[in-house]
Amino acid sequence: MPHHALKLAPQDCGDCPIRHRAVCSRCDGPELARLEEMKYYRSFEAGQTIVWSGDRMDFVASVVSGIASLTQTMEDGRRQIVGLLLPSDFVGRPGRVATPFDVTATTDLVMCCFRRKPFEEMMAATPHVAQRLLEMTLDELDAAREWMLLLGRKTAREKIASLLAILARRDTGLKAKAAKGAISFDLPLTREEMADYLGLTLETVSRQMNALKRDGVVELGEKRRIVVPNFDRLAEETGDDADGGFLS
Amino acid sequence: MPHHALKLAPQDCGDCPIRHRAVCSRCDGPELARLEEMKYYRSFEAGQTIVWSGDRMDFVASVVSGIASLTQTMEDGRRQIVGLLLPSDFVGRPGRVATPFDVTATTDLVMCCFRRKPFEEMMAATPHVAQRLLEMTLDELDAAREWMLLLGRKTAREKIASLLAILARRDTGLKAKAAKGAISFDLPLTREEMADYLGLTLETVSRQMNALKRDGVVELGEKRRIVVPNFDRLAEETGDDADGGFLS
DNA sequence: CCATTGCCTTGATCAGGATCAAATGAAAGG
DNA sequence: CCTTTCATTTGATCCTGATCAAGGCAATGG
Repeated sequence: MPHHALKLAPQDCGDCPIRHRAVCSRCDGPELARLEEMKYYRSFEAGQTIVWSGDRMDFVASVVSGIASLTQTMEDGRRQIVGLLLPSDFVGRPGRVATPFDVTATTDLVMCCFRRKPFEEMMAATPHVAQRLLEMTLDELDAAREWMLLLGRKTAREKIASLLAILARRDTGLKAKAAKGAISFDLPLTREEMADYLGLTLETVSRQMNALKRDGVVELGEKRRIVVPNFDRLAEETGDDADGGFLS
Repeated sequence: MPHHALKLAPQDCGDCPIRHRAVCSRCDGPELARLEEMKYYRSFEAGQTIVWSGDRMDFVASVVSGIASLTQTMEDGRRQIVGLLLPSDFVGRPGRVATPFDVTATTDLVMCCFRRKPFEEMMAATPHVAQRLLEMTLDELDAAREWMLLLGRKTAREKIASLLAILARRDTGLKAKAAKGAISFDLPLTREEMADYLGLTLETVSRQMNALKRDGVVELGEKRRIVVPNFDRLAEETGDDADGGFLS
């Protein structure tokens, strides 16, 4: 039970790190002011459960920092992570009080929570939140469908490579043509979590990680550090076609 | 190239079969009138491709009758169906002209198409379409995440049973406590399509279908007819917990 | 310092589903 | 009627990833 510093997060939307990407990104001054009034921060330690599947959830929220995961568990214990929530991602569903999935803090986590009632009223009154939420939800739906291809058709090696490529791409700002040099980042997931996300066992994850290492695709540093000497090489291992398909 | 009867579909929103569930379900009189002006019907034969992944799509649409599927294909031919679009489901994405997936008519299909430009203008001007679309998209996202559990963690038998249960539930209006008697419906998918949806091979699908038949869970009638003598029995085979989890 | 715990690796074996190959059945057309 | 085509079934074999079982390693705490 560690004693956190009590400063939980930025209190002012003005200097919020996710201000430009989150559900509030389209809001103007008065709307932001209204959100400020209904918001509060909560932080969670790695491993903590935020809500259980089926439970009542009286708030909706944005992830400010850290990673949360959406998990589904079968009676006999088989588990599947059905979504990773990264900073600026939205949690909860306006109009539904119960979540269909467990929501868990995968790393230490700070969320910006909005009381459900006023948030829903605001969505009904002004369009900007709903517009942005629609856009974000459509993006997540596309991502979920890409994950369905991974789960249904990719080999273990391709699954691992795909996950690493996604994390690498995100942890460096390389949206456009890859930075030439080596990329490195910290894995935010244990082998077991990777397995539950990829539909594998943790042993298979371990073996395939080491296979990629042996083949020079990645280097495994100390303490979950991953180095990708050549991103294109990693991308080839994902099974996806070349560029990754840019759309608009 | 069969010559269809030229009456393609209901021309009047008033007697449209999907009026109460589709993206237009919240619209009032004037809004409907506006939609009538921008809409047109198109029909497709089973097997036809509606749009290819990456292609420009100048309309968005609702499925009126029949089934369409969203498909992703890897370079070496591995395929995954990432969504089945049933009557009232929405196709296309406001704000994006390119689709990330192939859209194909799985059965003969009628769609109610809206020209993109006026549709987007209408979404910006009045809230009802966007509200309903958000709700539908959130539902689809939940469904996609449930499918991720199926793809990642269920056995072949559970996958087949889950698919049959979904089709059975939908093809009879048994929302609430199951009708006691036998349920029957026509499979709208070939073995290969089932395989591509479930992340299996068609041989495995065939074998597991016959295994379920041998075990008395389903009867396979003539011409893709499926009879489910006891729905609860089928539900037990899906691996999901009891009721299927009702939320609100 | 040693014991514990959590995470990861490695090895041996197994099995579920894939793959390869044929045969059967049913519908459509000449 | 026969041929063709497409969907499905069935069989034999293979292989990827699961399962079972230890063991290593680093951090933590007594």
